[in-house]
Amino acid sequence: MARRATAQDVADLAGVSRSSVSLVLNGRAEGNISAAKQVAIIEAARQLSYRPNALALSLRLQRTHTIGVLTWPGGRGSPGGLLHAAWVSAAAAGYLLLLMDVGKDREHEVRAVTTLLDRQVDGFIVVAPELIEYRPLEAMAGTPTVLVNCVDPERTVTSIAPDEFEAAANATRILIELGHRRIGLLTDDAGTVEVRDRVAGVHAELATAGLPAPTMLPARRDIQSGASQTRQALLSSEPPTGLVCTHERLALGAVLAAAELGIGIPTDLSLVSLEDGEHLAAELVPPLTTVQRPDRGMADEAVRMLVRELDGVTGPDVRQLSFVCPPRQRASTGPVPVSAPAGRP
Amino acid sequence: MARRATAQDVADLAGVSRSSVSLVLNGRAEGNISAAKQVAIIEAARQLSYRPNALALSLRLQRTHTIGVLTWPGGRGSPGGLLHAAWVSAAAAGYLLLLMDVGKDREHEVRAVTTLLDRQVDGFIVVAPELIEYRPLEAMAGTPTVLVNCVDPERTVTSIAPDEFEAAANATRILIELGHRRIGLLTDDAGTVEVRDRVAGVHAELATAGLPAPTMLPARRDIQSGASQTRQALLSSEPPTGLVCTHERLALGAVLAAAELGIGIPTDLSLVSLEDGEHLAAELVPPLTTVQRPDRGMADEAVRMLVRELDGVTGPDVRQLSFVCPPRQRASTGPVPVSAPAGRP
DNA sequence: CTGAAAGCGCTTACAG
DNA sequence: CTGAAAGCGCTTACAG
Repeated sequence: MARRATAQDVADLAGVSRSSVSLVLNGRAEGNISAAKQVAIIEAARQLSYRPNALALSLRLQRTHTIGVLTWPGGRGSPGGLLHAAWVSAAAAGYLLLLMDVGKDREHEVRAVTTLLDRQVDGFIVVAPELIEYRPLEAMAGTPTVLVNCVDPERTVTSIAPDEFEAAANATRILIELGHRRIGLLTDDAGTVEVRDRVAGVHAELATAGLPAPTMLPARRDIQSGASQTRQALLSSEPPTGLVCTHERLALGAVLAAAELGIGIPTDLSLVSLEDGEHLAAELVPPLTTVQRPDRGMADEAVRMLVRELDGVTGPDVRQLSFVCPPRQRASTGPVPVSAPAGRP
Repeated sequence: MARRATAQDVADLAGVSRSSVSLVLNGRAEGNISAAKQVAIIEAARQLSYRPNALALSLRLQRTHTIGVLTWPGGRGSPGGLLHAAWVSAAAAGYLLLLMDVGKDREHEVRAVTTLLDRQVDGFIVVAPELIEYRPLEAMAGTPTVLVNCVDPERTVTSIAPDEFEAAANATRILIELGHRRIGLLTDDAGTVEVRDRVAGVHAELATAGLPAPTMLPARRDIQSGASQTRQALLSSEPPTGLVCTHERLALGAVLAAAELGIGIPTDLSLVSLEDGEHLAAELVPPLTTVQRPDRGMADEAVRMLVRELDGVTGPDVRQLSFVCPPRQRASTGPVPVSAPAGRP
């Protein structure tokens, strides 16, 4: 491993001083360095494959072009897609991500932030696998921060999150417009804001349409639980003709249960799911009609806002951005079956 | 945002020189600094919440304690689990990961490596979402490197990969020992080493047992394709009683197809899948018997080997490590159904 | 037009 | 026992 060439090496080879090398390589040669020397320097740099040491640069310029990312593995919905999107936008803006995979407990988080601060990150992005409330640590206070898929209840920092309420309402509307009246809500039973907003959205949309509240099918966020709740509902005296699922895994469980019972989708049962980054819905049999989470858009915007502040384009302006979740028609929804058992008990 | 305190600030507050601060804070005070000054320094550091600037440290010590990670989003099987495991081990060893999400094409990769080298990473880890052949770039040559879930055909660098052949053989053996004779192989039709090794493993195990080659069900690596291939096989005149699936999504497709057709698992059909980090198999209905990919173990070992070399404990020793994939009995496998149609055409 | 100097924040010999 | 100096690799005023 040949030692990396330094600016000094280039200067020596070109027969000039380090300062000249720096000026030329940074495009500030005009009216400062003679044409001949410029050529010599550029040639020497090329020959030595010179690249500036980013560490030294960061120390000198007091900017690392590094964004510290705080994230944690999801209960299920992993932040994978969001993280990838964030990485792409950051890289495009000349920033790298230093990832800290903090666990559930708060102590690790303090340590992670401290480590990141020691490394002089320019800013923070917090990426949650599912929408939650998140209070930034005190230690982050002096450093520009953007939250993604989580919100600060105190609103002291900028956050970017999907409009879960509207997403759920959109999903519900799809069923309503198709004529469905008996609608089930297969939902994660966790008490997070995410679930709360989604449930509220479904209820609100139904109420607006003058329809009764949905049949609640509370489940743990896993396939089996989704299947068993759906099975039970489908076997009841008055089964739903339309089902809203709050998470992809639950929807998968529902599909499984329907298949077992010989209940056709969408012929006998229409199904809409919210997407949570698991990339299951689009591939299912049949492909599921969903409301999508705009991962790319959210991550893009987060990086854009942060970088804008870091580059001094704007001062700090704290706001709470709500992203719309677009519906995505696929094959799991259709009109209410004429044969639908309409009997009342 | 109060400026971070530097060693100079601590020295000033304690009324000593920067050198003394450094010595005391690095535990080299013995016989060098008087007890009184030690106390003063420690107290001053505490009071100012002093933490050394990692950038300056890295520049001075010529070690960044940073590992550059090259990865890319999987076709399907994401490297998520491997990455998380690697992060945990690295953090435990005092290293941070600088992640580069290189895309499919090689040009981005060169850029990623260059950027990482500019940032003076101490070493590289390459994490592939699925087992492939990977040739390290020339630029990486001088820097310690470990490959995870990929192998260098030239064997110039250490690699850690699952033994896919054995994994597939293990999966097959489970079915054989249960008495299955008509075995199907639902496989990704990609031409990667991963698929090749798995197919070979199944064939070899069957041959060893004196059984005929498996019925091949080639599919694209998605749920739908898995379902349709399985449906077709199940509807054939001589359907398999046991099915080996090379990927979780395919297995999910198979489960879906079986459910549709009213074919019970494991009563009518036994199913074994290889796991690829999607975390679907364990949750399915029924939970699938699988052969697991030892993500934790591989990532651990990769970091351990790399750090050992970086810390100078061992010289560079290049080897190709093959990890065993342990079988995991769950509920999708059982004895051959007595009612199995045994007719020959 | 060009080079010497200062300084980003640290540690490690090296004088005293 | 303690402080001044050198140096990691860079850039940016500042003399000449």
